[in-house]
Amino acid sequence: MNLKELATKLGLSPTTVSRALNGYPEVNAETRERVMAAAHRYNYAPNTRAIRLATGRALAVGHVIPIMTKHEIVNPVFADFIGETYSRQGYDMLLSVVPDDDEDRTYRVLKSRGSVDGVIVHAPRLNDPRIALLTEIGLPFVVHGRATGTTIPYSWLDVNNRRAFLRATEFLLDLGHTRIGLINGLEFMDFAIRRRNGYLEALAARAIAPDARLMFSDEMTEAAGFHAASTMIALPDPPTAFLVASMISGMGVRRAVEAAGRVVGRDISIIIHDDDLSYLPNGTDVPIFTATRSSVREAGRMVAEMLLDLISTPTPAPRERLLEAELIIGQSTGPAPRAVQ
Amino acid sequence: MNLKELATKLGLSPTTVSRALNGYPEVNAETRERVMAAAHRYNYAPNTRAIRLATGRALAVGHVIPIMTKHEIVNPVFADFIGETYSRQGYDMLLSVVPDDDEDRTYRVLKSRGSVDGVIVHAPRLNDPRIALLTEIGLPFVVHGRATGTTIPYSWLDVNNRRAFLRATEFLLDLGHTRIGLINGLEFMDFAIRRRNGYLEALAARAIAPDARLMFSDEMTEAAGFHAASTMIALPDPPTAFLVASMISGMGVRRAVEAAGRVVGRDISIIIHDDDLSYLPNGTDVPIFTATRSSVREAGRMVAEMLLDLISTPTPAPRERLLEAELIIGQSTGPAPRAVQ
DNA sequence: AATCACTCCCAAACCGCTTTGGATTTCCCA
DNA sequence: TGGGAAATCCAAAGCGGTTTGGGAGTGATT
Repeated sequence: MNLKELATKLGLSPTTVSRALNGYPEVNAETRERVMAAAHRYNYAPNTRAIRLATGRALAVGHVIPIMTKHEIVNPVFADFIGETYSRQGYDMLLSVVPDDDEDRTYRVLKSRGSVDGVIVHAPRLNDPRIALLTEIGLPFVVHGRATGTTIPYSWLDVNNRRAFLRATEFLLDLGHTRIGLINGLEFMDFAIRRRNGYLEALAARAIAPDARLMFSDEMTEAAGFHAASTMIALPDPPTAFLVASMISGMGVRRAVEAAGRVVGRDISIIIHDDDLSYLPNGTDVPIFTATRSSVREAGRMVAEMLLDLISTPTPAPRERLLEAELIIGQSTGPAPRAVQ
Repeated sequence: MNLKELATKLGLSPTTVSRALNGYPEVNAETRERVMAAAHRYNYAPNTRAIRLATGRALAVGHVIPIMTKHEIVNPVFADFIGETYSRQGYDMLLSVVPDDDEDRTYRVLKSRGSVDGVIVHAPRLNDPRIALLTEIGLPFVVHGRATGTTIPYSWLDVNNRRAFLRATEFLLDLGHTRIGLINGLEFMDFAIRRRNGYLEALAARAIAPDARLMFSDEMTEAAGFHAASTMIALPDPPTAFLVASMISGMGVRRAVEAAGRVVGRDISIIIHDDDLSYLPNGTDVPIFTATRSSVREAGRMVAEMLLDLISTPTPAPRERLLEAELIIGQSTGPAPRAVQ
């Protein structure tokens, strides 16, 4: 059943039926009722392909998931990212996974084929070239995160990663820890840079000199967390606490602590960053790890709304939004052990 | 730059240009060259919206990620699922996350609006109603997994979960373990049912009676794994080995073992199922966990190909494909301890 | 009664491509 | 040398909606 058939059945022109269904004012209320009823009765659903062509809009937003050619790891956070925000407004969500050396082409094609009305930029890096590119080709976008080093204005939503790790470090310092290991994500990722800055800032505020041997940067996997923590624990002057970039790394860190015969939360404290992913909950009742927490799900909803807003506004001014992370106390932290101190 | 403009610039009709670009035979080789060159030079990319409308194809496949209203957990495996299979053939990948009580409508709308040419069915359940629905509305689909209880023929690709867990159980039995705890996923999920069957079959073959207290079924989270393992370890006659549904649950199980002051691989063995997700590698050089392994990435690629094949074939016969899991020996298993035996 | 402003509806153009049904030219062979 | 096949190309008709530019009817205003 298409528009024309429905119109014929109603004895109306396609024009009127289209207007009736789309809420235009120049149609009699009574007629509109009739049309609506018939549409419902015949189970009429407009063909999206036709709408897209006629309106020149794609009614879709793209999520381009970069995959680092060097580190073949897919960032899975977007799995929780997809809400009903899009579908509620009639938008589709398009996914493409692209090697980072081919991003340029991907975005250009997305634009010139008219596949999407806008994109979400995931996993921004230091001086991320995508921001200039997208601005240049005129494809609306919102960055989930920020890109240090970029000068052009752009829309973004980010967690205050610096302050989150600043607070976490302060919390550990307050507990008496002075040797705190940082097990960070890859430090060409923007969030990782900011987290390190927060960590360093907190140390500096207490006049504690940073120790390069206590700062690791790697993929956020269990094995990498294990390796980093094991290495640091083996130092002559090992840390009494770890600040860890993710839930999964944190599990590796815990394994390292236990493998060394130490007890988490008593001998060695751990704070992780928790994205509050649905499939990776930090405990059910009481948190397993003390954590800086910020819901990716929430952020995803907001970013999606920002983008749709940007797309529908004729002259979009960049929108910016900084979320604060909570500091959640769990079972993995405690006062610095006397003996070590 | 669109087709018409390009045609004008070349002094040709849109018809010819279209045919030249799409490889139709009724165009002079020389002309084709010229057209190709010009298309490249002017950076021409055909408007997908127009193609879709003209051809009546959506050039897109849908992935509907069910979200259980009772358990709000998004299955993140599809993150690794998305390959270049689609883009190579000019297809887009559409994602929708849908509460399971609204699936019916979602698929119907997908069909009637013509948003997709086919769908991948994720996370099939016992007697999954989606298979009958999709067959009825005539939307091509391939199931990633299988749905026990369904009688109509349909296309699927699955891992031999039964045999994987059968072999894993046998392996533990061979090591002398006789009390083996099963920490399974939710048992309305098809794969979980099959895994339990494999486990039971192996026990039966050695005339070991299953013990209900050694069989848990829950969400595959760290906390659930921890809880299940802790409970079993506290039994008067605790298991000496665990068979665990996932990497993440496995981490919870390990935490439980260590919290009980036992050593993994010496006092208590653990075998997990490893989907070989890029963001959740089971160690780097040597596997952390002994595991039944089967790459979701690989499976995803194959399922995608099956679906595209199904879409392009006029009279599709159901395709079926069963993959075997490898049994990977890692550091988490060892002979059953004498004392307990 | 003529003018004007609304209200409500429609015909037709358009979005940018594919595809059908020729038309024209060239080639080959009887 | 004429006629049919083959090779090339084109005009025009869709695909299924939206949107522009009226047109007819109704009431109120002058």
